[in-house]
Amino acid sequence: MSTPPAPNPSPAVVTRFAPSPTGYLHIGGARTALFNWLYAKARGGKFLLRIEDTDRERSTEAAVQAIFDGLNWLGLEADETPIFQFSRVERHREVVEELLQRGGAYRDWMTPEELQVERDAAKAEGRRFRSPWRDRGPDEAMPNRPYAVRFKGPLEGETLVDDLVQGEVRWKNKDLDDLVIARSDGTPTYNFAVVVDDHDMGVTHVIRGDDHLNNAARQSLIYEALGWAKPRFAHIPLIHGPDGAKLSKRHGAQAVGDYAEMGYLPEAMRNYLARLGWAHGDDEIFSDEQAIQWFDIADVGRAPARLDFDKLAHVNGHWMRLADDARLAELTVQALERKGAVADRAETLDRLTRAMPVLKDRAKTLVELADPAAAFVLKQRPLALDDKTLAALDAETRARLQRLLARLQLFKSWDVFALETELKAFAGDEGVGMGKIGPGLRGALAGGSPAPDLAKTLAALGRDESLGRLADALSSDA
RNA sequence: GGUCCCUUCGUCUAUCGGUUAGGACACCAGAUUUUCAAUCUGGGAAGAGGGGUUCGACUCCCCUAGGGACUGCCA
Repeated sequence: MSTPPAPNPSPAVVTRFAPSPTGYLHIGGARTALFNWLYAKARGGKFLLRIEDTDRERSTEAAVQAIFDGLNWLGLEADETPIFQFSRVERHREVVEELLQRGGAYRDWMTPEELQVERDAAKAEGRRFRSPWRDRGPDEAMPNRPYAVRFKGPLEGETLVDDLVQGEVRWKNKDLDDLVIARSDGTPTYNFAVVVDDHDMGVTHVIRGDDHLNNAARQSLIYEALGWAKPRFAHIPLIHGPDGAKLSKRHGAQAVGDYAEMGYLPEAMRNYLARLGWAHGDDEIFSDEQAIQWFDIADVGRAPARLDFDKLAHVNGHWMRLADDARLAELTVQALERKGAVADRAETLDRLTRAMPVLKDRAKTLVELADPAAAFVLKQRPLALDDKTLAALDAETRARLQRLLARLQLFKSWDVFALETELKAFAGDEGVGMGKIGPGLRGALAGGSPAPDLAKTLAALGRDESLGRLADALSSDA
């Protein structure tokens, strides 16, 4: 028998993110963590982290670190020290005993072979598998032989999960199996440990992937058998790849670390990920503060969303333009360093910082910023001039640029606006259009690399470097 | 096979019975132009199919089709 979830006795919201440390932090998991974090913040509650490491075979130290690193990068910090599930096995065993005593569970001595046979038979008959030990008396127990403990679920009635995202979902209890809650080695299984831990941690809202929706029914039954108040459940859809299939290796980037490496900013990832499957009217670009103010788990959609890298890049571009120049310069140096493209760190940082106001409008990711956008800034004098530039630098143009050089050497204010005015004035004095000046000057300053408007390029390079490059080009052989 | 979930432009979504079905990304065109971007303006683009309910369905119900999850002594 199931009753609707009891109203929460405690008004304070407690959410948790509970990944198992068997690999990197998946981008889908990151979004789950984000929703938990947002909901907790939105309600003035707490966001907790629990590492589900009860599978000793597959859990690794490196994976634990990857989860911490990923969440840290994303800026999703837990409000309390993370809990390792395995450290709570004693407590889990204790609750298993309690459930056994309450008659809510039973010992099962089936061998793997027997299990296989029974399960196949049940499947063939279209019914749920039930262990024969469910109905055997204590006199049939097999002392000195290891046993698993199974939950003794009701055979009749139905279980209702009033999900915050999926709505009311019902199961007939006869369709729910008696899941193993303790393995024959005494360790607890996931579905049981989760219930005990969520209860003990005071979790009020379980927000997780909808691959757990079926588990919610079984967990719900366990809560009832234990006489515990249930949390509210919210099962959010999984993220799919651009082709609509479940995110997998062939889609490439799955780990949040991949996104950091691709040059996305954490604030952009939060914005994009929040918007994936959730909306607040027509708002597309929003700050953390706005997201927290607007977020409600009930507004999350029920259909799986596909990852769209174009849109991610667009959102990232917005946040790059808003980001601090020194920070972007530092991150760009790091991106360059990963490619082994930094000789003099201090100088590179210095050049990038000065050019950043101009550069950041031109790139959508840090990687783009590092490579095409900033390439002209990082070149060393004297620049190698490409054929196109050489062709533009005919005798007439050289003479003209020589006059420009002389004029700029006397020019005081080296900011974009003033430089732009000065260039136009020069063109006017020369009695020619910018078309007669641009190509040669651009080539001299950028050496054939793509670069911004001329005034911006001059500003980005700085006075000394600009004049030096121009002088270099004019003294080069034709 | 069984149980459960999902289905609005190519993509992310708004709409919560009455709208010319809105926005964003992407795309196309134009503007700008000294390169490449960026930016601005405009444009094309959607309710899976079939039944109901209703004066009126994208919105509610049913069926079908198509996706997906689970069906472990994994989590």
